[in-house]
Amino acid sequence: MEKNYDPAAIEAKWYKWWMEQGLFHGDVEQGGDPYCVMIPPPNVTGILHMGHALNNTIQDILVRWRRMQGRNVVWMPGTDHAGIATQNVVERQLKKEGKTREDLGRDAFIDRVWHWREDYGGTIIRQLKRLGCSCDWQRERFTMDEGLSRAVEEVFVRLYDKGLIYRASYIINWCPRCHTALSDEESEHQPVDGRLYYIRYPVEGNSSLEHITVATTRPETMLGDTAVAIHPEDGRYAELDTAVVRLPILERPLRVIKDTLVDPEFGTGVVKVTPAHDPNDFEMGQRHGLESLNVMNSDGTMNDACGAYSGMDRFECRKQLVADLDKMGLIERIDKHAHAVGHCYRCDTKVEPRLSPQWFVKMKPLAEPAIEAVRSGKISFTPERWTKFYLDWMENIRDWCISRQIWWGHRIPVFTCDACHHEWAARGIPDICPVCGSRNITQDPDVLDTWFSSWLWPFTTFGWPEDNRDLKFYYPTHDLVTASEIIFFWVARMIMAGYEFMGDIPFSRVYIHGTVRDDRGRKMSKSLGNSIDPISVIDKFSADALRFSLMMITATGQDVFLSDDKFEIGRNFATKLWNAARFMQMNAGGEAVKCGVEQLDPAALSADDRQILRKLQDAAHDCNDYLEKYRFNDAAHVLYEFVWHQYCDWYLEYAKADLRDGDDARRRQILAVMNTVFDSALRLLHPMMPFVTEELWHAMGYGNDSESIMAADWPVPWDAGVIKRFGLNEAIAAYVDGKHELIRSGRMLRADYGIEPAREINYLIKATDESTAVMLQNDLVSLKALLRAADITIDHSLTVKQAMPVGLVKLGAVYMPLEGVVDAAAELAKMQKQQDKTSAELQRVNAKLANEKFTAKAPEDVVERQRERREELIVELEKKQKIIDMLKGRK
RNA sequence: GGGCGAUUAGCUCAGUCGGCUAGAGCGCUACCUUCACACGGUAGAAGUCACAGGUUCGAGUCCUGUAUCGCCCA
Repeated sequence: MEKNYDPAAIEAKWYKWWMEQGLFHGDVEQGGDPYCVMIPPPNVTGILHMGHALNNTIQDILVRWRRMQGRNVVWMPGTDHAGIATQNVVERQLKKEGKTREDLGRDAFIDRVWHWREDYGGTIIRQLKRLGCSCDWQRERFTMDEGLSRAVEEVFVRLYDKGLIYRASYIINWCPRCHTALSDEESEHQPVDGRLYYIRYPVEGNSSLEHITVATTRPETMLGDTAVAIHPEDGRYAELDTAVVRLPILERPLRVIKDTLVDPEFGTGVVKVTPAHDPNDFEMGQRHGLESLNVMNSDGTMNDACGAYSGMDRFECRKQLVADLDKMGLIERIDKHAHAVGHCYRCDTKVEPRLSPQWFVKMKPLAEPAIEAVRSGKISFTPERWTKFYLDWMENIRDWCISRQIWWGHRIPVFTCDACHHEWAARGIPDICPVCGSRNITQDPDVLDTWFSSWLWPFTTFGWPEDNRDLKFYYPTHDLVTASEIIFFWVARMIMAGYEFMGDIPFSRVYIHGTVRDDRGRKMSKSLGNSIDPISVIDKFSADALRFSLMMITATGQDVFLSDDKFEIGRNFATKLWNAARFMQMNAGGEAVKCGVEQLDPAALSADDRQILRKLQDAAHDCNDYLEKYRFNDAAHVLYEFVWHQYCDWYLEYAKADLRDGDDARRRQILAVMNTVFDSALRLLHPMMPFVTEELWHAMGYGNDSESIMAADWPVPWDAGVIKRFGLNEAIAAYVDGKHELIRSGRMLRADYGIEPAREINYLIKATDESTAVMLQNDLVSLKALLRAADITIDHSLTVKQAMPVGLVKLGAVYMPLEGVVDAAAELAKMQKQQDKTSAELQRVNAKLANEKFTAKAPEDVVERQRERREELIVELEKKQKIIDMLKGRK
């Protein structure tokens, strides 16, 4: 093995090999117990960011783990066509050529998008491969594929015929830059430091008021006002009942209406009503029969209804209009006002509420079974708190605006007969009107929201509406892994679609992970320039390092705060593994690797051998248990602790003496233990660190050349019979842990007295009892090595008469008999301090046990533990007292 | 305005059913180029568990309130 681990070459090598071996593919033919995960299809224009890295690492861990457990696994990959985003990208490209999409025409433009997709659309897929994702790439799907497109059409027609899709004029979120409607979910509310403008509207008629003041955050919309409104119980404006209010500048008379929607506490209690540009105003307009006056063009400029302001951009108009009103003395005041404004989730432009005819899906009937599925526990969320979040949204669900005024996407399959005006939804392109037979028919120009295809992803990717074996076998899928932002967009809608079209849930478990943030807690974004590119992390640290580091620092469902140096955790750990493997190879003496239970001889196992095997069982159990609970960081911590601190720090260090000085039988046995443990550790780590584990598994010879660790068995704790036969019990683990404490204590004495690390000294150990002394005597060789001792005397009846540095541990007392070095006063002070601490604790324990309420009410095992603790403390105090007496006597 | 989450070592975070003598990684201090590894080893220092009440034999953990920060929805 090379001295240094070179991840770049190794990672590329194994990924290619896994693909060639077809190890990612799952098939009905293989039979068994299916396990299926649907990738949240990334946007085809997308490039991998840390959110994707986290999301897909988690999925890959689940999928690799289940595969090793022997499940028949499919991880379905693919991308969505991202209607608005992709169209934006291609339009920008055209703009550079001085062209617009209208110049090309619809068909040529769509061709152009397909070409763009051919050339650039695979970026994120390639990046997922660098991450190590074991997706079933043979099955890769795209939402604009022929099959998925046919499914979208089918779904639309079914919902249309059921009356669940309708067209209506409503206030929708309009993006003036993307030139299209957006669903409520696509309009992201962001806090804006805005202004609240108090504007005077002149009052005419028999009122004593000259004017009333309305407060608004969007003064430019006043050009479309058709009324002012007050709360019906607001007595302050009674005089307005018989008055006429006149709109400044345009001089339009406005009705005064009374509506409970008005908040008397906000502003002046009088609001302007613009039914065509505000959802609340629209509602009031409907109730009071107001005219809806649209004052903007689709690009956010003011339209012809705006007099002198026609043609101005909405924000320019705002400025000019306020200046003009001010000159006329109609601005009462302008307050600072922080409020939330919708922004386009694709281009961040301020969304304009706009009255416009669009297609909607009626959601209430679809939501009912989807609510029930989660209530009844057929689908569960992890962490559990998202259940409520989901249910709240579902119970107050609003209709879904699905039409988009763009060209790239699934065109709405609604046709109108020019002759008889019959309207219908059709599969394929009809030739004639089914009512009058006319050939003059027109298709709706709009396309569907991209999510209208994504919500079908769990079954259309398996070929729905065709009935097939894959669909039957793998559906419903199992785990869905995503971020909370996507619950409304996607998760909820998939559940609804699952019931509507498959009659069953699409997945049984939804795991919601946190958001990746920078080290100051801000979301990573291009505009802030604070994103960390996962690919550059892979280049610098390796994919394994990226994956493992993310798992180490990401608590279940909590947000992750990242900075570049965090990835050192995974890199250092991979290096540690690499070096542990090198160490074993160097000591193997070229012998064939032997590992597994059958290589171990119960009679030849030392205490340390049995302890590390015992800890391996615990690690395997805990790791599996945590994965079952989606506690990835706990699983990572268990493996990190086991490999680094148990195996490398203690076991390999212990093994050195035997490897050097032991006879052949002992050497073979210790190598068998090391390999058994390391092989299992690699397999346990494989889901998190697929590359380095595969490399080392081969380098160590744990599998033959044609085998992959990917397909190796997932380690499970050995059965009770084996555990018993090898004596892998708590007592042995406790003894070795105690020995570690003793060694640390001995080393501490060296450090306290500044003994150079290389200097070999003597120790005296007074063991707690005879059997401990015997066990320690058996471990003398390694004890000497680990303490760098020339000689160690072990005796349970030892009496020390001379003052010397001492450490007290569970297994006994460790003395460092060095001529002339002891500082008796310092030793005494040290002992006294420890003594005080111990007796203080004993007092606490005694107080607890003296408390009758405690002994009566606390569970028996808790009380028992306190009793044991008391006994321990008493013994400890006695030991310390003896040493103190001895130190005092010698002073 | 409504909802959710967070507040634990200098930093980033764990702490599951209330039993804790509160842990990890990084950083820090001292020593060490020792024959797997300086991306390392050995030893060490470091905490009013945000605050105030309450429940309980017992609270980092449960309840109420307050403060600060963040997110989602209006």
